[in-house]
Amino acid sequence: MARKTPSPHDITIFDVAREAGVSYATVSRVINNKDHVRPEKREAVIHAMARLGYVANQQARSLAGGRSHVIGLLVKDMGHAYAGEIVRGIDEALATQQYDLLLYTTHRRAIKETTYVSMITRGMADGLLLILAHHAEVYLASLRQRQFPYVLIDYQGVSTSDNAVGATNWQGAYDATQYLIDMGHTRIGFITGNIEIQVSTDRLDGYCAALTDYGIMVDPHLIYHGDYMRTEGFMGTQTLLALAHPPTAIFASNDEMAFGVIEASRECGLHIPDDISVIGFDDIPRSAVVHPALTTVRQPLAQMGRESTNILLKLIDCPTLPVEQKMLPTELVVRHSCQAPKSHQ
Amino acid sequence: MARKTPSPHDITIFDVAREAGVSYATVSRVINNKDHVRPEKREAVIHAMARLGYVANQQARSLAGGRSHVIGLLVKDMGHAYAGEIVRGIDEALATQQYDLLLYTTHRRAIKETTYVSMITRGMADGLLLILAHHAEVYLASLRQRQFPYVLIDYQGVSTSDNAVGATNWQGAYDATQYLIDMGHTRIGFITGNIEIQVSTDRLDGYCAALTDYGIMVDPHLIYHGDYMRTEGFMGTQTLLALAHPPTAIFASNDEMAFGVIEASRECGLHIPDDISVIGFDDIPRSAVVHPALTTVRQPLAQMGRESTNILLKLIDCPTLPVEQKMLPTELVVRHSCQAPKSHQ
DNA sequence: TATGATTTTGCAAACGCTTACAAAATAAAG
DNA sequence: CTTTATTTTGTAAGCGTTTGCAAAATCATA
Repeated sequence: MARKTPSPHDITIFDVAREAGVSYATVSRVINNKDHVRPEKREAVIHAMARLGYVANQQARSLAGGRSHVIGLLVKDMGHAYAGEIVRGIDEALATQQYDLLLYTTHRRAIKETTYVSMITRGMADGLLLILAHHAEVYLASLRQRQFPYVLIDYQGVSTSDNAVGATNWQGAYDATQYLIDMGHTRIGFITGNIEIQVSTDRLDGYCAALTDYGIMVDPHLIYHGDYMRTEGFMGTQTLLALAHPPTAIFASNDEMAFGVIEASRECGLHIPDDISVIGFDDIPRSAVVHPALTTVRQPLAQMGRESTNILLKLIDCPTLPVEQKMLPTELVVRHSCQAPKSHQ
Repeated sequence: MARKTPSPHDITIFDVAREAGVSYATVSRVINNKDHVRPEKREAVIHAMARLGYVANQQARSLAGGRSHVIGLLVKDMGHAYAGEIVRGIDEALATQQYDLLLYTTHRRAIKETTYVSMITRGMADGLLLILAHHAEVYLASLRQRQFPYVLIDYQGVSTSDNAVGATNWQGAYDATQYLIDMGHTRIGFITGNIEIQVSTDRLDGYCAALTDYGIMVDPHLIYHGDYMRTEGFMGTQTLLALAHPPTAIFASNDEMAFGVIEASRECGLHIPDDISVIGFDDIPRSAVVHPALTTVRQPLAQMGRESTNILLKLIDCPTLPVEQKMLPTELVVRHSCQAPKSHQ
């Protein structure tokens, strides 16, 4: 086990202290912006640090009870643009602070989440961000009990005591559905996401609510249960189009499935949007460039990352802050995949 | 500065030692898989750890001279799919090992890279992955001198002493150009990337080589200097199409610029691929779904992430391993954006 | 100027681990 | 059954910080 090569660059607070002519404790106080340091000494220390190019050893700091200046991010995987967008926002928010990001992807490793949480709460990170945490109750309980700062992203936790940010999924779905209804559609197919996830049911509910508000019966045959994967969008569309009385529009719970919808429609010889309207959810970058460009509900993913990070940072500074649950507004992005049904033209 | 809440879960090697009836040094030896531990004691320790739910404190480990079990990733930003894809591969490779990923995005913070490197080499991470490091010579020298394990991704460093993985950019560009020539194109426009970056010149060279091999003069007018941004693809195309003798095909150094090429061509009233052929580089996910689907040179980004990680992990175990420079093969992905020039039909 | 109150400083003890080094236990050899 | 070589174990000394506590210095007050 090769010991770290010592190097002239490995200067500690002791070196700084000697250089500045003070005790190492004083250096520590300066580093941590504590009171009770005479201004001129503070100055001297700051200069000494600069002169020597001192860089604090985070490991030692956090071991000694200070901050690690790292925040952890727990995410299922980095496979989709979804997480990437959120990370971008997180990174932006972190940019201004002296914080680094430790990425944990949960899909890997069969170790119990408890182990994760243990590692994280034991000094690896000062706070935790969880994206779309699934079956998180186990460790959330532990986090709560330890008063460890964390923020949930896109997950309306079981408890109202969780800090969380998400998007107005219900409203977004409502708006999209309303948009189609306003165009004249009455038979609107809906492809759900994985219904174990709260956001999925929110979207479904928004869809149903809009129909009901406009006096349109919710027809269970028009609802297909998908899982956010493209294939399910494809299969769902085939199922819906095979109906005796097929829909004139299909609303997919995310863009990825909407692409599947487009594919399947084409295979059936249907032209979009002339023969059938398609609408998605998320507004991932690709949606703007497919042909036809996809009308969709934009989730402010990067902003969600930013907001959650800001909440977390505040929380780290003051863990007893009141719980904050922020729902960011979605926005209907109208492109070229929808138009009035033929019966209406 | 709130001290971390002590918790019954904070068990140390001392607790394990007591439980197992051995000394704490023995526990440490078991944890680190060292020799000189009697099998039955090893067993006892392992059981004690399991019983108590012991989780090592990484900070303390690395402070004491051991491993941090973290690898650092230095990347300009997470804005584009490019980095995301690579991260996916890294994550996959890390999945099997007990390693975590610490993400540093360099675009933020105006601190000198040296500070970064200091932090990283001083225990934050056991190794470093650098994606497309720009002007990295400063800190690479320091890393080398400290014998700190690192691997460059997509950067053929100044030195042959750098471990690196990349793609066969030259060959990829050669293949794409050859493909166009074989179709009958002789006037092929080329839009370069940021030529400060090695991969950009490699691609340019591959393009030139193919032309030369087929007895086609390299016409400087057909080469436009871009920067990998969509806008430059657009502008470059306008410039190229305004030529007295415009190209019948345009090869953009990445897909993003190829999208710009498509846009500009359309604005000029040209139809793709009938009037002009377009080819890109990268094969980002979106390329498969634009209309027309983009013919492009695929870079195995995720694989590059995987390979670099594997090299790094080997290096961490044995820093004196011989330098490894791995170029992964690119692959021409033929879709629908190219066809023979009209003169050839 | 002396006294007490207050601010500033420094020492020392953690934090949880790794690892020389020495001591103890065991095995091998005579 | 010694004696020596070898393996196993434990003790102690860090690693670079933070921070409680007491000592020292400064300030305010009488």
